[in-house]
Amino acid sequence: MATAPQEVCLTDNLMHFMALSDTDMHLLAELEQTPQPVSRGQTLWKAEDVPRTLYTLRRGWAYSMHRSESGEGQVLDIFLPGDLMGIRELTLPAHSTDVVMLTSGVVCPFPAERLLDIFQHSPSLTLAIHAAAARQQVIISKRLVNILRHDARARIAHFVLELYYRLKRVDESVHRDFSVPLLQSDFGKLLGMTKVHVSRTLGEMESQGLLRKTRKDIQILDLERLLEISAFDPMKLTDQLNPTLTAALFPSAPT
Amino acid sequence: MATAPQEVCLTDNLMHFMALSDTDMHLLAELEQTPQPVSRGQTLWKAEDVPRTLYTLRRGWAYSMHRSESGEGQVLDIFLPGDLMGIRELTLPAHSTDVVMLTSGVVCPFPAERLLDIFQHSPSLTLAIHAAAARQQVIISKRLVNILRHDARARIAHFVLELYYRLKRVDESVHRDFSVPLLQSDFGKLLGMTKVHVSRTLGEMESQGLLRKTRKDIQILDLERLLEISAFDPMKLTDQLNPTLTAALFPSAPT
DNA sequence: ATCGAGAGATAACATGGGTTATTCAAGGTA
DNA sequence: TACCTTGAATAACCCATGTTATCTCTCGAT
Repeated sequence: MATAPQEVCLTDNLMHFMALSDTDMHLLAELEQTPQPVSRGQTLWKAEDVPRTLYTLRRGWAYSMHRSESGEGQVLDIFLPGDLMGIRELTLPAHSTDVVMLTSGVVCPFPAERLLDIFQHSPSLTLAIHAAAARQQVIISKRLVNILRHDARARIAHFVLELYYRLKRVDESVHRDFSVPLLQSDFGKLLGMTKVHVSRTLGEMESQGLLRKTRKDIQILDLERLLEISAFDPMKLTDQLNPTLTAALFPSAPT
Repeated sequence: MATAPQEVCLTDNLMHFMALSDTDMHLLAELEQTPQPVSRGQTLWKAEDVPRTLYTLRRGWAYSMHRSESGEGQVLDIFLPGDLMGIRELTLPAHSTDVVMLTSGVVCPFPAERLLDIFQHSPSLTLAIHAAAARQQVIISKRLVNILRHDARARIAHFVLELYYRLKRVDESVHRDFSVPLLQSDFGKLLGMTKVHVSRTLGEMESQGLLRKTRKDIQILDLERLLEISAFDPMKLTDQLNPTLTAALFPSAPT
């Protein structure tokens, strides 16, 4: 077990799928000039707020949740270190979810207008940010497809693999036993089932030798079978940019 | 009944939430220079294809669907006239869904690199395109939240309202009785239920005076109650741009 | 008109997951 | 240490939805 959660910045994230020029790195670094510690449970924004500030998440986990009048809420996003938070709602007149820290951590807030500067000064960085936003959407779309077609066990398998591969992407040291600050009830809010059924299903999955979730972490016991029952697509490919665009962006560079 | 589906172009769509300069309109018009008729059932792209071409949909409906080895597929997007198709996967190395015409119609294909030109020449249009992409994602996120928390009846209510408001946005003439080229099985693939249960539930909803779906169209019988049971958010607000950004973009203009 | 294929309706039955309640375990606090 | 709060496990029961199988209707093709 034991992941060493060193800090991850947005640059680390974007560099995964795109080469950045020095100018671009400099522009990005400006966004992350004001790291700010945040505590577990702290709210970064609430539904109905006008989006004014974007955040990069350097350390810790956060989630976004849609709260319904009828009491309970549904979780939409899980944000991990390196993620850019708020890009989806940047152009909307109001947020529709609350965003709350799941752990203590460090975020870098910056004003939304700053992105307009980037749009003006760097087409390649514009593309990189669009690519980051698209990848967040892909995660949600895959979760939707997964939920549309699978039962409780496969939903959990899929989501655990989502976390595993996303974490490994930004932190090579992540092991098959990794720390996860999510409760069973959070799983329920993410996957559309009650916490009672999450508990039942986790028990079943452990007895089947698939995975083990404790209060603080998750152990993947049988990666092969989890991939199989969830039909998870490891999306290694997602870490590459569309080659057509690469060619257009860097006409001189080799493919 | 009787909607008169005149053609809708991307400009009509983007203008809904953002003022466009003459230069911007000119750039957009260039994208739509090559209208091309397409027939019902025609495939625009398939999963695994490398994204090279984007399409604007000027007339007709299309859908994107994730096909699983195990036979059936799940529908992710419904595209309506005025929509930009392919923006989500623009930066990805491969498509993950098929896109197929639900009706005959007209599309305007243009090469993906063309968007890079736009990123270079017009920050405001860049923002508009980002806004359009974000709005498509909002639609999917709302559908996910809806599916996470609601039963079959509310899922159908929510989806019908989604269609109703999206259609009305681009075509004022849309009435509470509007044409919908979707089968009951399509509803199932969109909402995560079997066509048998869709049929049962539609029957129930008709007998409750909520709505009536025939082979070709849908009649909304009780808008109020549909809004209530689905907790649908009419997202009129979505047609406005974030005022913070508007102020930054057009510092001289009045709010 | 006739025919056939695909869409929708319906019914009987099976089951996954929701509901409610209770007990148990763990961690934080005085 | 003892206490208290919160999360997890478990059980009994019930209902919404899935499954399978006909049957009927509509519409397009000949």
